[in-house]
Amino acid sequence: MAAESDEPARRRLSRAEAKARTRALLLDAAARVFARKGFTGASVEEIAETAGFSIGALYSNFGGKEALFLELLSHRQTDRIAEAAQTLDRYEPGTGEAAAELGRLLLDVADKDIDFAPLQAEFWLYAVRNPDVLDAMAANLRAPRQALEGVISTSLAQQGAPAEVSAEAVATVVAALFGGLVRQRRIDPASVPEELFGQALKWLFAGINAGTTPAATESE
Amino acid sequence: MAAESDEPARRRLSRAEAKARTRALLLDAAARVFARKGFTGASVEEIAETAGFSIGALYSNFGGKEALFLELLSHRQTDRIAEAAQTLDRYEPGTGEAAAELGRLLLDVADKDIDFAPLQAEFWLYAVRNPDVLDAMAANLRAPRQALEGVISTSLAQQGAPAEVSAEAVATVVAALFGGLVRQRRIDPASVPEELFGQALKWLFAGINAGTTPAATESE
DNA sequence: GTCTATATGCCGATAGAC
DNA sequence: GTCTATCGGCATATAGAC
Repeated sequence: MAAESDEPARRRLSRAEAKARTRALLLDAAARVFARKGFTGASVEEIAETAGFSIGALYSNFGGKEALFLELLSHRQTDRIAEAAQTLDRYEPGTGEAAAELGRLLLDVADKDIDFAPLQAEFWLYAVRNPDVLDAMAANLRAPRQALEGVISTSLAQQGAPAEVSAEAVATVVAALFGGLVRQRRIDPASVPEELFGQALKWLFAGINAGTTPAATESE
Repeated sequence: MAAESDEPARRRLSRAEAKARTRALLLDAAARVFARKGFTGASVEEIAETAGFSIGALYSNFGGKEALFLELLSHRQTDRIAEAAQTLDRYEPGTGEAAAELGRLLLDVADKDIDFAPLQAEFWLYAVRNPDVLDAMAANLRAPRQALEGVISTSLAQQGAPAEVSAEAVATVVAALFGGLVRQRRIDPASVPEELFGQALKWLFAGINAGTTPAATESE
């Protein structure tokens, strides 16, 4: 009673802050449960319990299971690709330092953040099966991809790469390779050693700078 | 009655052949439904109906939904990676012909065989979530990967690549890139043009042959 | 705003007819 | 060997107490 009327927005939590906290906890729990059980396999009961709330609280804060999932898909695309972009920005692509850092990042995503890749796969499957959200998914992937494109673009210029090499194309290749290697490492870790991602990027950038194209007939 | 006792195994279908045909039809239907609805989302009723049979026929031929799925996961891994290996075997990697053929293959898998990538994603998710089948999944991926490794190995030797370049590593990179690009194309087709896969392989092989490594300090 | 209790529907699996 | 009918269980979503 005492701390109710004289402290308008601080002192413990305001009602709005409490609600925001509940929402955040539910979103965290949802991310974990969706990653572990899949969208269809996850139950709202387990999500609510994991967050420490009841089913009623979930429905009070979100429209339902699908709304919760779509909120994650749209606003929780932290995408570790952005981290790769930052790493490539700090170190020069094609160097040993960048390769070592990217290897660390790959292991981090594949081995430590065990919910990341499965949740991403769930997002992808949902988008492929529901054309309505396909655009949202594409938009979410575009942001980190452009960050990657930016650092690659300046790097290509510095290294004197042929002008017709598109930074967007290289960024797409790097991102696809990253995702593919993360997934392969989850299935067969021995086949994807720590250095592989960095090594592949060394090859890639060396090949780009090696000339317009190895078969110099007139391919493009 | 007439065609029963005097034609032991031909004339229409024998009982064993009929059963084999039912199994095959159920497996085909299961692959489609699992790809479109996911493992949890798919119902045995829809699978049976898609195949043109009843729920009872499904249970008579398979242990249940999970057994059906695991049979697909283990024996239906046609894996288009093997096709990529064949293509690289016919044409020289790094050439324009190989690049064109691989571009065609990528579009074929991504655009035409619309159930392939989602089903593969379902397999991957199931394996990641069920450690018991993780080994089976790894084994299935290993076969086509080794086919790819074989053609890459001879190709590297012909092109005079540094001896310390591991064909297994290159094969893993190629396979991961292929899978990653297929997925990206399903989300944002414009970002993955037909030539991209072949172009990336040209860069990759050019980089491998460019020397031990661009940063020739003493990285490996 | 959060909880408990419940209504309604669907799914996997089985039993028994043919 | 295949089909129809059904049982038991669990999930989503809601209604009403606090």
